Formats: sequence, structure tokens, C-alpha cells
Amino acid sequence: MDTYSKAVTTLKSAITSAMERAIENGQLPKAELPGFIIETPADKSHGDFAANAAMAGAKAFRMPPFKIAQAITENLDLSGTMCEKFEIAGPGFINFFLGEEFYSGVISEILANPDQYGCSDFGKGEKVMVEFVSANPTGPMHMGNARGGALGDCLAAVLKKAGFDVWKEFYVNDAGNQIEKFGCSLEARYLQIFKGDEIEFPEDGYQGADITELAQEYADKNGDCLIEKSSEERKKELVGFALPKNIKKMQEDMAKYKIIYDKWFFESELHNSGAVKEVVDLLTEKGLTYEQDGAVWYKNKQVLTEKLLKEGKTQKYIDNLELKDDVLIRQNGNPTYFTADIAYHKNKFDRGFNTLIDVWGADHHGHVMRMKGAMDAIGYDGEKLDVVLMQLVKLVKGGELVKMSKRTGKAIQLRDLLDEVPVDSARFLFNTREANTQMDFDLDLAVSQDNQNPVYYVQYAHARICSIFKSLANDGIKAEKCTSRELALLKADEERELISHLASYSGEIVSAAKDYDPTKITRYVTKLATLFHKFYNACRVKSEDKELMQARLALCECVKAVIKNVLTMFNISCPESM
RNA sequence: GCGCCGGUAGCUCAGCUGGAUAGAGUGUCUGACUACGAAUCAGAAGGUCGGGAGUUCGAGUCUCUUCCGGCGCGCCA
Repeated sequence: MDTYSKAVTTLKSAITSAMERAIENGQLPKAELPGFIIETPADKSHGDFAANAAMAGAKAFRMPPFKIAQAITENLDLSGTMCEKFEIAGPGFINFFLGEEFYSGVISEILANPDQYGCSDFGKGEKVMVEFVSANPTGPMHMGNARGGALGDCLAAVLKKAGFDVWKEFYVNDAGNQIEKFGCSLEARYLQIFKGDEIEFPEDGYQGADITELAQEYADKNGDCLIEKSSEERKKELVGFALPKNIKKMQEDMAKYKIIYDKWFFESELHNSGAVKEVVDLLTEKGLTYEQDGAVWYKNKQVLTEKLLKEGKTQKYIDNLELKDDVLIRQNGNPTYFTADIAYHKNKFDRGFNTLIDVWGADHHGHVMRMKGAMDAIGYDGEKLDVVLMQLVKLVKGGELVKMSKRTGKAIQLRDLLDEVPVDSARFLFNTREANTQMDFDLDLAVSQDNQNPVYYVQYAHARICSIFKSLANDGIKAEKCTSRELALLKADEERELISHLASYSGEIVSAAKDYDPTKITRYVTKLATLFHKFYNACRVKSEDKELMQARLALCECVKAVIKNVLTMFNISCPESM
């Protein structure tokens, strides 16, 4: 267990036994012990930890909180905890102040194993799949994919650090309706090259310039050989030419974005293997399908109504949702996206993944409930499917909304972004805002290579520490292993606050993993940089006092290690000088 | 119409299962390099937590209601 958790748990049990003793003594009436929490006060003068046991127990003990706090503290034994003193404050908080043992313990713990620091067994090796981006291969990736990529990749990294066995996957929709549309669009552009505008472009086709370019590329290479062929053959040939190119581009873009997937999963595999059809059969066996208008339908309304009633929702609430059934197999015999998606998620569970995490755009939120319901319906646990919904990203430059790419005149692409913004910057900045909030991505900020940009602020702290070590090395001084007596010299407020923050790293990782929120960690490391810069300005490392200097060097080494630990985890570079 | 997400400082956002005087960054103003990197730090100013009601020792946080913004309710994905 890490030093911080140890400090909290030992303190908590000390308080619990104090309450038990107070009841035995008759200082507190016999009652069930109240649940209480140990929190870290925002205000430093309130100590390192605060317990609300006295206030939480006001009801159970039928006593004023302040009196309860007195009874508790009179029976409190701090030995075995890392706290050295306490006080009763405010309405009945008991505040605790950590002692030297804690501070030197944190530093020793980090230095013993800097790369592993922050790791825990919270996830217990559970197999988790994070599926993210999964953009359609019919066209270029956009800003939403950029955000999803950074969030998904860093979420996976956080989960891994928290002890999960993580697998990252990109689902390629290389089959189905949109590929058909892709083919029609390519065909129209191809024929237009030879026959001009007499060829009409399909109304719901993909309008992008990329389609025209792909058709042109094919024509340049192979000429008009497809004109005499049947439409079906023509589309097949064009898709066969264009799709692999698009997929390759996506893979290149992701690689440039430093996102490495464990697997690119192709939807077509599910169709070819019969897995999609299997899902329909499975649902039919369970009596959850019916035929109507030549299509096969899934009884979504029935499934979700039962599920929601079980969850305690009222019939009125359910009626208001106006639940509808879904088509599994279209009139034309083709399965819908939904059917393939059920098959895909079934496939994930069948591969042994315990928890499935999908990162989706918020415009898909209507799909979440029915997907979970469908998992239940085919005999899996829908609760094991978690969806992180991501709100829109607005690109802002010079305080104004950027809608179009100057180059293409179309929506800004991931490529445009990566051409302009350093990868470190993009990965960091997308992780400064929670998935659930609409986000303004400030282009000026992202390209700025100065103090405005939080990623440089953090990297600078790291480089600054490296620079201290270099400067001292020039004077023939190097860091030595400190004794706990030397580490106890770190008593300044700036030093202790910095160490406390270092100590909370593991807890922060677990909290980020629990909430599926990697943005907590960028905030954590930014705060760490801030506290370091404060320390740097307040406490000189180079010093005549050799013992204090060594203690401060140890602290610097810890900060350096944790910054590197975070940035490496997020695949962001961590330069020694900049 | 119904549902989901959001509304906190001029701007961008935090606020941990309800806790002490609501916090950062940025912008504005004022200071700090003859010293380990000033890509930094210190200080000031800036708020009816969208509005209203309720729950209790205590509400930015929970409940209800209302207003504003984004999104969703397809044989699209």
C-alpha cells in the first residue's frame, strides 16, 4: 500500500477505535457508529486531513458535534498513524497534521521505484477493452475523432496504471450501408470524369473532395476500363481501390498522433464469419424478433421496458420515452449497423473481456440504452458495457469560431490539426476538459510554444529540474541517498505541500480510473508543476547546508520522476532541456 | 412534445459518496533576475454558483419547478 493510503486508513481506524472507547467509557451514548470520511481540506491551515465523524454522528449520538469531537479526541491514540497532532475546529471537524514520518516515507517510496510509482492493483488484472475513435473509413477523420483519440488513449493508459489488463481497439466499419453509399459516390465521380455532368450525383452521397480525388486517382491509373462494366462490378472495383487507401490513411494519422491500437477490428469479419446472422438467430430463439414489412425487427421496446421497470422507473417515465423497436434485417436483406454492433460487442465479451468501454460522440447517446439492453437480451451483462460520451469540440482561433479548413473548404480534419499543432500539445489539451463538456479547442494556445500552453508549463518544470542537476554536476556535486533524518529537514510549507501532492498520485490515478476520466491526471500534473515552481522560487536547492541540499535534491528527483511518469504514461515527450 | 448533457470570475474551466471564507488558468493592474533556466514566482482586483422553491446542523453539490445553450428521438451510422 502506498504511503498516502496507509496514512488515511490508519487514521480512520484510530478514529473508529476512539469512538468505540468513548462509548465504553460512557462519554458517548450507545449507538451505531456513524459512517464518516477523511478528506484533505482545501485550506492548509485546516491540517492535512479532516474527519467529519463528529458531525456525521450528531444524529446517532444525539449530541452537538463539538461535544462528540471532544469525546472522540479524548480517547484518540495517534500512535501507529502518521499524524503527530490534531485539533477540533469549526463546527466539529477534527483536523490532523502529518508528521515527519509521512514526508520522508513518501520520498523514499518514490525513489525506490520511480517508474512504477502510482501503479496499484485497483483493477486486479481485469480484462478491459477500450474502443475509441472507430471513425468511418468512407472519409477523413475530424475534430471529434481527435478528441476521442486523445481521451481514449489516455484513459486506456490510466486504467493500465490502475491495474487493469487493457486492450485498445479501433472498429473499422468496412461493410454495410455506408460502404454502399461510398461506392455509389465513387462511381458517380468516376463516371463524371468521362461523361461530365450528365451523370447525376446521388442525393445522399458523400460530397467531400476526397471522393473526387480517389475517383480521379483510379481513372489516372486505370483509365475508363470500368465504363462498360456493370454498376455492381464498378462499385466493387472502386471500393476495393479506395477503401484500403482510406484505412491506411487513418492508420497513418493515428500513428502520427502516437496512438497504437492492439487491434484494428474489421466489421466485414463479422459478416463473413456469420456472426451477424448468429445474433439474429439468437434473438429469434429468445422470441425477441418478428417480421413486418419484409424486415426482421427486434423487440427493443419490450426489452427496455422490462429493464427500466426493474430499475424502478415509473411506467409514465417509460411511456414518455416513446421506445421503438429496431430493424435487424432490412427489407433488402442487409443487416443494419445495430445488428453488426451487437455482434461486435458479443464478440468482445466472447474474447474474454470483462468490461467494455466505448468512447462515443454524444450524438450517439440515443444508442447507449438499446445497446446495453441488447447485451442483456442475448444473455450478457449490459452493465459491463460502459459508454463514455464526448461532447462537441469547437475550434477557436483568435477568439473566433473556425468552421472550415482553408485548404479544403470543408470541416476541419484531424490531419489539418496535426499539421498545425504539435502532437504533445494536442494530446495534453484534449485531456484538460472532461469528455462530458462541450469544449473550445484554442488553436492559438495549442500552437503557442510558451508559458501560455500548459503542456510547456509542465515540461518546463521537468527541464528546470534537469538543469539543477546539471548545474550542480558542474560544481562536482551529485545527489546521494538521504537518511530519514536528512529528509526531515524538508519543513517549509512549500516543501511539505509539494510532498503531499506527490503522495496523492496513486489515489488520483484510481479516481481517474473509476470515473473513466484521464483529465484528472493532466490537472494533477499541472498542479504538481505549479507547486514545484513555487518551491523553486521559495527554497534554494544549491546551498551551503549540505544535508538540506541533499534533501532538496531528493525532493527534486521525486518531482522529476512523477512528471516523467505522467507524461510517459500519456505518450507525451518529456525533454530534459527545451 | 419527450429524453440526454451542460449553465460557477470578462474568457476557458475545476470543485472528490453534501462540509469550514466557492478555487485555478487566462486577461487587467502592481511588484521580483549581479542567485540552481523570468518558458518562473509574489500580490491586487474580479462571483446573486442561470432564476425560484424545498430537504437539514450545513446545498455549487440532493429533490421539484422554470429559463437558456448543445444533442438525440430513421429499414443513417
